[in-house]
Amino acid sequence: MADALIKKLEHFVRLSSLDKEVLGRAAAERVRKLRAHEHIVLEGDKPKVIYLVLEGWACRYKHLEDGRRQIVGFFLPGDLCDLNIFILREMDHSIATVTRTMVAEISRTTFEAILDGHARVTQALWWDALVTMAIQREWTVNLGQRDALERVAHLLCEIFIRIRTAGLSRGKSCDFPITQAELADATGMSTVHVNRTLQELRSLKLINLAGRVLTIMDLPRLMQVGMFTPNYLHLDREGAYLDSNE
Amino acid sequence: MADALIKKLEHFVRLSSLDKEVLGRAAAERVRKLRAHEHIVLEGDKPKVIYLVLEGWACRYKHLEDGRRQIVGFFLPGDLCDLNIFILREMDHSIATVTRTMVAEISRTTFEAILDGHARVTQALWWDALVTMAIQREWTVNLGQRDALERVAHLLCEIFIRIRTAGLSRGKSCDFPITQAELADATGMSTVHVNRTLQELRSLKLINLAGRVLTIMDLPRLMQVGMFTPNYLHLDREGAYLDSNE
DNA sequence: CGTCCCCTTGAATGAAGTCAATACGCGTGG
DNA sequence: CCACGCGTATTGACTTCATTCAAGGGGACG
Repeated sequence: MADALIKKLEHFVRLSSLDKEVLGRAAAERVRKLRAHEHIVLEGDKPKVIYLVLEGWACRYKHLEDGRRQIVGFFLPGDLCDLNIFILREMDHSIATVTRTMVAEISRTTFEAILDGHARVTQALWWDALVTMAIQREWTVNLGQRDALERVAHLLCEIFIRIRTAGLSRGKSCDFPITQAELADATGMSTVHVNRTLQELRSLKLINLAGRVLTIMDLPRLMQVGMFTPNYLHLDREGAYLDSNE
Repeated sequence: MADALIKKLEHFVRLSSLDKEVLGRAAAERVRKLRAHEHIVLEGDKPKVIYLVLEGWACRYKHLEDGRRQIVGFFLPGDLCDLNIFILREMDHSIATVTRTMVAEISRTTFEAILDGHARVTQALWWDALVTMAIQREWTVNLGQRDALERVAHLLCEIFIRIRTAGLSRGKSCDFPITQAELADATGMSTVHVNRTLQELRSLKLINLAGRVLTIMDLPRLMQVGMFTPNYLHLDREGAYLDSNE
């Protein structure tokens, strides 16, 4: 159930089978199946549980009064929404599915039991939270400094690597189930310009994107174009000193 | 010492005098005075301590290879850098002072002692961390969706309110010690356009900005122009149920 | 009194947005 | 089986917002 999450966390620290079991149980506690483009939480809601995406894609977004929308992050399989979110009275953003999705709802008590009893898992969740923050900062840089081509290239690199980290890529390819309009909302560009930018990336022989599948023909060069440095994803098993030795 | 931090946290929960003493001691443990435009941590450094800004302004930023720079956040008095940052092997961004600054360095052991022994303070620090994330998301929205006028207006609102929350505003005014070039790095705009945008805000009689002092002549209207909604700062004493009753 | 930094201004250029029309692909229902 | 419809992708022409380049002004400080 929590395979993607476990696979991701093991890029930080090697977990024991008990650790994995604990995560697996938490992820199985209450599972919901959702259709595409269904909202999970709306701005203003009282946050009550922690969501873990098991399958499919979701996103965080904020609306401005006049209808403009910014997607501020994607949830890929294995991604958690903010830990301890229930401290806050109300959500300051919304979360919705992008595709058909399976999410686990983890209750506050379950979550706190993990924090209490499983130090290694707690550390791994902290690591994940810090990486999530780093991703958010990187998005800020992406929107603030990079032009259209760089911006899209960077986002594609990030998504591909995150998916690969969760063990869900196939060679140079991975699922890429979002529309150009959604890509536009995530990059702060117009759909027209997203379209033209994708065409440019295709004509540079860097990517292939059709039928909900992304293939990155030349990852090193795409990373160069997007000035993508993966350091902010902190994937080098930085917590190895905490490894389970079972 | 930690007045600004305490004042800020009390917008979430009322602290006991022991809570405050604990924070005050942590903030006095090791204090460094820094000049303006001095770096505190560089990308690639191993994070070892938690920084708390006591006086002055600092910022987080990232450089691209070609020299472009994005400021991804400001540290105002009372602001902490990421909790638990020492889990990570190396920093993925840099931190530098903007003005002359006093920072407290809080050691890992001190920090962990607080988390262990002082549940209410821990909750308040969590709240602060969640707000920091929300701010980062809001910056993403700001850069992605708002045009120049809206963007600058929004940033000014946010900074003013954060400063006021730390108890450091004076009526409609507050210190505003950053240059237009720094504002440009924070908003992803050119300095020239920042300049013109500020002039427009002045001519609309919304602000007054001169000699390192910002005066907001009409906050409601400035908020409207920037489509600023303060909900993401979560200032409504959301943790009141945890209040100390001493 | 000169220098440096910051702010300001104007004119030319450019990147991305808008508008509007068209094409494609796919599922549904006749 | 084909026609229709809808969401998504593509294209071209025009506009706009913001950048770039370049020059000038003003104040603080040695």
